Parts: sequence; structure tokens; C-alpha cells
Amino acid sequence: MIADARPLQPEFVPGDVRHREGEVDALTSGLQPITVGRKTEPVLLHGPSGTGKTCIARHAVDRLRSEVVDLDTQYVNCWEDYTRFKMLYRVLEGIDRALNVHRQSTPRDELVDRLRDALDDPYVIVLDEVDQLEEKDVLYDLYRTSGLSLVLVANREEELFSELSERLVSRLHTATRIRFDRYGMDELIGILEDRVRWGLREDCIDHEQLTRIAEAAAGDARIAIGILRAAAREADGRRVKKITDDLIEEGVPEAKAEIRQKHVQKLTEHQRVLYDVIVERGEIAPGELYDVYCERVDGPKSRRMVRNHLQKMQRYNLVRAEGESRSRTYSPTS
DNA sequence: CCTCCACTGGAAGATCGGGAAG
DNA sequence: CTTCCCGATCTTCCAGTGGAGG
Repeated sequence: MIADARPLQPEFVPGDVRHREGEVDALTSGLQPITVGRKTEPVLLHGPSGTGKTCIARHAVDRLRSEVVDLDTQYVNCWEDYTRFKMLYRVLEGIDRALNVHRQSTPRDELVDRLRDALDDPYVIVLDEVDQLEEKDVLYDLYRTSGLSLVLVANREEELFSELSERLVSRLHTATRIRFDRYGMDELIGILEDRVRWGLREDCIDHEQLTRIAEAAAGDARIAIGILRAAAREADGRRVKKITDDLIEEGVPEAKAEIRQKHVQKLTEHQRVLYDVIVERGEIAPGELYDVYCERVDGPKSRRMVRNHLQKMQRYNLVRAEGESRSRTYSPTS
């Protein structure tokens, strides 16, 4: 059934992006100055997840690189590299200047200095999930670096700006902002059709089934593709030739579980224990959660640290917190 | 209404680990 | 070798919040 698995992968960037022509044009013209060797004002892409922000950022940058000689580019996911140090390290990696910085004990601004010294060619950085950055001020350091062009990707614009310092907000005022809305049904089906054509053998899925997937995905292309991938994989496993409604129905929770599983793997031992307890109990009060956690673990951390862990798991969308202060309970996200 | 107290999240400072400088 | 430095992690302290119960 699966002829080519790549178009079904979440990271896949199609050579030609569907239904986002306007956004692509806006981004391309925002990056226009680079083609004549100048740096650009930052471009901010914002909108819900699965609306193509990352995809289009990568697509536009790829295309730019084919037009401009000596253009350096780098993609950084700030969810994974969320500290100042890690993020800057990745940025330096993009121009091969990360060598010899394997140490953490690099003087505070050495990384920024090194970046400024090293830049002679124009450099475009895509900062994905930029709202996950712990220390947003590092954006200001990047902003002030000449020759550096920033493409920022965030879920919610207002939330991002509320966490930025005064000077950054005023700087980013001039930024090109491009808003992404959820895909409509027809758009989502169109995206799925492409992936089916590129990735699956012919006639293994009908328009009706694609419609079902699009419905279940609620405008989120990443989930839609995830469902398609899960269903196709399962069909291969069972050696059937067609994707049926049953397979899609099973694919829905699997696609969501897959995203969750990725995050669970990144948890530390202590975080994992907390997560397991919350999943077992379904819903649990903070005090009880802490008691159970202490019983299960050698050398339990302080309550405060546990709260940090719980916050992190909320960011990862693994755990939901409901209520304030005394009435707070934690539960797993379904 | 008032008081109690479990709970939250910010701030400050202690501690650890690893690499650099002396 | 020791000392210093830095980021990461963790603890301690605390003001603020809001439900429970006089």
C-alpha cells in the first residue's frame, strides 16, 4: 500500500504548497531584500498548529536558497532548544561555527559575539515555536545582528508579544506578520490527495474516506496526515488493499497518541513517574499526587520542583490543570 | 463576613558538573 | 593540581489566590 513513506511524514516539505499561495507570496516578498544582499525585517508567522506555518517557512527558505548564492539558512525548533544557549548553539551550527563550543562554560555573550564575527554571507534563521523560548531577550541580540534575517513562527501572536520585553515589542512592530487560519474541509482534502498520490499505491483510498479523515482532523493538517499514515500502516500490516472506515477510525486515536508518545519519551525519570500517576488516577489533587510521587521514587524532589515538572508537561500537552489554588486538579489530556 | 490553609508561581540563592584559566 | 566560571537544576522563601468552614 505504501509506495513512498516520506510524503506521509510530518517533516515532509512538498515542492509546491497548496492553498497557501497568499501566505507564501507574503513571506517571499518579506524576504525579498535578501536577493539583493540586504537583511530583512523579521517576519512573523502565526496561527494554530497544523496550518502550514512550519511547512511554508521551510519551503520559502528552501526556494530562496536556490535563488541566492552564498545564502546560509538554519531551522531551529525552540521547543527542543528552548534555552538561550541551546538555541544560539544551533544558530552557530547553521554556519559551521559551533565547533569548539561543546562546553557550557562559554562566557555569557561569546556565542553572540562569535555569530557577529562569523557572519559575512546573509543568513536566514527560522525560529519555530518561538513562544517556547525561555529567554526571549535573545531575540533582541539576534535582531541587532547585521546580516541576520529572522523568520519567527508562533502559535498565538498575542501570547508571544505579552512575553516580550518593551524594546522587542517595538522592534517587532515593523515585522511582517502573516496570519494562518485553519484549513477548510476542501483544502484539507486537497492536501491529503497530494499525499496519497505521492505516497500510496493507486486506488487504495476513496474520496469519501479522505473526507472522513479531514473531518476528524478539524482543520489541522498535521493530524490529518497522521491519521492517513496510521491507517495506511495498519492496512499494510493486515495486508489489505484498501483503506476502510474502520482503519481510519483506529487511526484517529493512534495519530494523536503518536504525537503524545514523542513527548513522553522526552520526560525525565521523575517527570515520567508523575505522568504515570496522573494517567493511572485520571484526575488527582496536587497534595495526593505529591504523596504518591514520593512513595514511588528514590530521593523525591521538592514540591516546587514537581510544580515545574507539571508545568513542563502542560506545555507538552500531556497533562491538563484545572482550577486555581485549592481546587486545582491534574488530569491526563485525552 | 472573616480566617484558615492548600496551592501556585516568582525570585533569590545553593549546588552540581564540566571545562578553562592559572 | 586548584580555582574560577557558567548553565542547569534544585531548594527555600514568600506573596497572592480562592475554596472551606466557622
